[in-house]
Amino acid sequence: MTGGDAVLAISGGGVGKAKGSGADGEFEREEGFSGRIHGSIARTLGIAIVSGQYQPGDVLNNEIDASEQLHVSRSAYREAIRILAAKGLVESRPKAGTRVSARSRWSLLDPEVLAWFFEAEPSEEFLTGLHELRMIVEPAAAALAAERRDDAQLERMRTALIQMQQHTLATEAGRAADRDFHDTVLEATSNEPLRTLSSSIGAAVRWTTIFKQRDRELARDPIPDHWKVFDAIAAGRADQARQAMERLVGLAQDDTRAAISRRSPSA
Amino acid sequence: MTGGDAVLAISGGGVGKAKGSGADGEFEREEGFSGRIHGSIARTLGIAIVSGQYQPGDVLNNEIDASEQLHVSRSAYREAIRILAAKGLVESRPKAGTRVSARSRWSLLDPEVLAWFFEAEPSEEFLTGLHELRMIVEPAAAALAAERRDDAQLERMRTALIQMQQHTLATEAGRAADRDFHDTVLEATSNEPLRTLSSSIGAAVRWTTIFKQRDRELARDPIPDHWKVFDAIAAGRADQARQAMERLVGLAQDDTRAAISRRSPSA
DNA sequence: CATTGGTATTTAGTCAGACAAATAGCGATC
DNA sequence: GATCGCTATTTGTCTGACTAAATACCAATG
Repeated sequence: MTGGDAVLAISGGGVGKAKGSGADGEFEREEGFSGRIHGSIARTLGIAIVSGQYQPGDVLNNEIDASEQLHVSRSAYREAIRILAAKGLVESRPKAGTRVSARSRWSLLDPEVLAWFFEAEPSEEFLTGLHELRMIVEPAAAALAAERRDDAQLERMRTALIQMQQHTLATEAGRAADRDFHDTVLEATSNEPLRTLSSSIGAAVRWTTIFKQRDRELARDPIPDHWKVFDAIAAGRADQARQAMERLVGLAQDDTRAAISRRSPSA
Repeated sequence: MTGGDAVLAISGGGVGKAKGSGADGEFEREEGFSGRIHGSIARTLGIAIVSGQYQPGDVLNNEIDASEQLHVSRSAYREAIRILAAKGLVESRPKAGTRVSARSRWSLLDPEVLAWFFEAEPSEEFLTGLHELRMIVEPAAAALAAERRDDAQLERMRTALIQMQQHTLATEAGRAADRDFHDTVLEATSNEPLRTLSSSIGAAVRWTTIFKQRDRELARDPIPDHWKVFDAIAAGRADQARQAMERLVGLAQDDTRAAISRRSPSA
């Protein structure tokens, strides 16, 4: 390797600054590489953006410098930028350069963006927002699922719950079953736009259980509540399903909140 | 081996012969948008995919042929593919080619994907799904907004409604004000993930009004209902805001449904 | 005959360097 | 002080070559 090189400096947010400034970072493309170069570059930059390392409005280095510093070709770098642009994280225009977009333009519910968010530990605020979304969407989805589910979906939910209580949430298999249950509920709404939210819901579910695992004291057995949701959906009782899911998600929300405030007892 | 037929998608001898059929069919790129080539290619292919012209599982022509047929360089075509892949519409692997992903992977709530959906007239089913999502999200958002809105947001809602009744929904300015109102409600929830849904909500709003405009008989003045939502939010009455929004969205849903069934009196 | 292993082929992936187009910013002009 | 036009910078596009990975094929093997 050619000696340590300053990488990924961004020019000042303000204008008129010449390049200057030895802003520097250290870059290594080792961990979590995703095979294709454009993918891993997108991931690296994406994480840097959502973690706040680059702020909205910041201008990235021009393509030639950036690709050089990352030791990749300009075309690979450009494809990475196209990926980020497609997810609303950056915008590029000739002469103006590529700049980080306003947060309101980010596709926060995109699976990859979400994964990048969770790469670094997500902020409490973000987690709260995700849980609120869950609290809004899932009970309504359960109600719709009660009216529309077919037998196959019902069967999938049942086996998911059985798997879940066999493996418990301490194992990855158990957590996968948990996510599978919630995902199937979404699917059973027969509403495609709604189902798109499964990745976001899944992320919230995953982090709920992670917090719970960290903080065993809070561990409350969620299996019975899951079965109540299932029973209501199986019986076709929309309102009952809504309420059961409301309770289920509400308890998860409480647990997560408690775990968070215990970790950082602020405010 | 499921579904044996490997379909070659892009023009040439296959399915869509919308464009010039000859190998050298010179067709000019659609005008009026997206000066960047990779953007317009992504849009063209994206529309072809979401409109069902290419089915999930279909394999696109290889990059060399495809880029030749579109009269663009391979790099431009590849950047377009990266965009589509970022939105979950396609997946590409060496030797296997680039194929259309399963619908469940599509980012249906992505603003661009949504726009592509609406480029061709969207299916009734899809529209229904979007409205259901609206019915789930917006009342809850209104309730949160009632508790969290700040004065500036309130002011923005007020001016939006004033603009709306000045210009009426017959003008683009009026419709923009309508969308602005709903968007500000989302923003006032102080929930970033929730706000991300504004593009989807906005799309549903836009099409509701479009249908209404087509079918003047159904025209029902939505302004008073909007003011009721506003008043509840201004007063900080969460439950009242939820109910008012519920009614507002419900009426819009009814109108759209009526207009649709009038257009295509099926079922 | 089935299985295995290597090899050819196909395709996306990556790279390099050149040129074109667009525009932000600045200086000249009125 | 406002407007206009120039220019330097940056992204956008193109070309053509090479690399790497995944599949299909075929031959050798048990």
